[in-house]
Amino acid sequence: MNTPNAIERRRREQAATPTPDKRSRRSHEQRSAETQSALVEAAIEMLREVGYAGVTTAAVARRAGCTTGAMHHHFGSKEELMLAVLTRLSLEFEALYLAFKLLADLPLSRRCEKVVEMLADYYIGPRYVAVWELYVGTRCERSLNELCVKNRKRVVSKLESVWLQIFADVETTRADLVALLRFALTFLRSLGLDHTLGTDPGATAAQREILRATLVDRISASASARKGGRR
Amino acid sequence: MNTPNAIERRRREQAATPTPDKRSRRSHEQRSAETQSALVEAAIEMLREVGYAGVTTAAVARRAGCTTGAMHHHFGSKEELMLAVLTRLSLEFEALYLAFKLLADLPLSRRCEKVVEMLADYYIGPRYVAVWELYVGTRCERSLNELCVKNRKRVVSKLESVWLQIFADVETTRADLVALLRFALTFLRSLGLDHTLGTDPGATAAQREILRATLVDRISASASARKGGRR
DNA sequence: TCCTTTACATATTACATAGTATGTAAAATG
DNA sequence: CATTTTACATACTATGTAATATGTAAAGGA
Repeated sequence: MNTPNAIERRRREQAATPTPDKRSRRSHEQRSAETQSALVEAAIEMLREVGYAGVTTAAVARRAGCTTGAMHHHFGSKEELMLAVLTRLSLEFEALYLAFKLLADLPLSRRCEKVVEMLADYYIGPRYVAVWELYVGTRCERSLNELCVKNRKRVVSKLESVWLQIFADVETTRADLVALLRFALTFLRSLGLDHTLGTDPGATAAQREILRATLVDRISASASARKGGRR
Repeated sequence: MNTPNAIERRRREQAATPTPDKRSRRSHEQRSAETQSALVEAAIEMLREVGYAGVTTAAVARRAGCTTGAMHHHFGSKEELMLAVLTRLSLEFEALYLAFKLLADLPLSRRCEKVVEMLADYYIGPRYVAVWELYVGTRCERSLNELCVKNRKRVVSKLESVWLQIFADVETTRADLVALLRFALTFLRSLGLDHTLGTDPGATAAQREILRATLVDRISASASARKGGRR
């Protein structure tokens, strides 16, 4: 009762775009790309709203404006769809790294502030919950989970490298620097989940501020350790 | 093939305890209490290992050494079992509050250290993941989730009261004090999940230490604000 | 000791969901 | 324009799971 309506709606939407020909008569390549993208996006939204276990192929297809037939045509299995989701989410996160590097020549505390702010914005945003669900919600699906965990390690490891680059001028052991990043990430994970899934997103700001202050303090302290001669 | 063996094993175990009569011939009350407890405990373990969605009534029953028949006899539905789990876990956590209050007359920084240490130990422990799964993994089960969320609010709110009591001598606004607790809890949630579910529990210690230092610093700073006159 | 109640086990049902099989219309190709 | 290939939709199957229905042995009175 709902499904065909959604599909029809999508058809009309597509037909109604500026260049009707571009939509109503698309190449195979375009059709595929658009449908696949819609499926991945729908899956991400559902991961956020109902968690991995709550994601059904039928619901994803409906939300994407197609059917399970299309879904299986493009992805073969739910697992493959989730791998596509993993890829998209990873790329989005790694896109931040470029922005981080651009901050490298700000004064230290400002730089630290900015990086933490951008990280926090990401974790607070709607995408992170989906990432979390991929890593944790797939615990039962052995093979899928293994890939997610492996990917997570890769992404975090890369981020640690970038972090060390950005703060290369801070005079501490690399271990200390990395520990600080890990501390921030651990905190932000939970903050993000709470912000997106919890009942009062208003509580977020104060906690963010404490994190900001803590990191700036510690980074600055490390930096001045040599100069000031204390520690 | 596995089920009857497990049930027989449990029978033998029960028969093999010091006082055979106490086990082989138990009162109805005892039988009920023991079976219910075993079911709740099994459910908690499964919540940790496979998450809420992965918990099946059959698997819980098998692990508890009984069958789904017994499970439905005692709890009526999966939801009711989960409510029993919620109750047990809440009581366990709230038991900590008593211990916290005993610390109230330690010197400030030592007191703060101790409280954070005990909180961290709890979150790092095997129970917290189950709590988390109850709050987050039940998102789809409207009614159950609502109860879990309401309960969480109650428990956290109580903890905030206790926290304010313990640190009543610190000269700051209550809001600042509570913000500090929330910061710690947000961090510890994620740390606990990572420790229990993640691949390297070894990374936990360093992060704990950063939290400890941060809290002690901030609490001490608040306390000396009046005396020292700075801020 | 008989009878009732309780605490289970076993068998069955109803339902949701991932995946398959098949048909069809739209694009690509010659 | 004819033929093939692609991108889907629809219908169906297989499987797992919560819940129910029913049977049985153990406990608790009378």
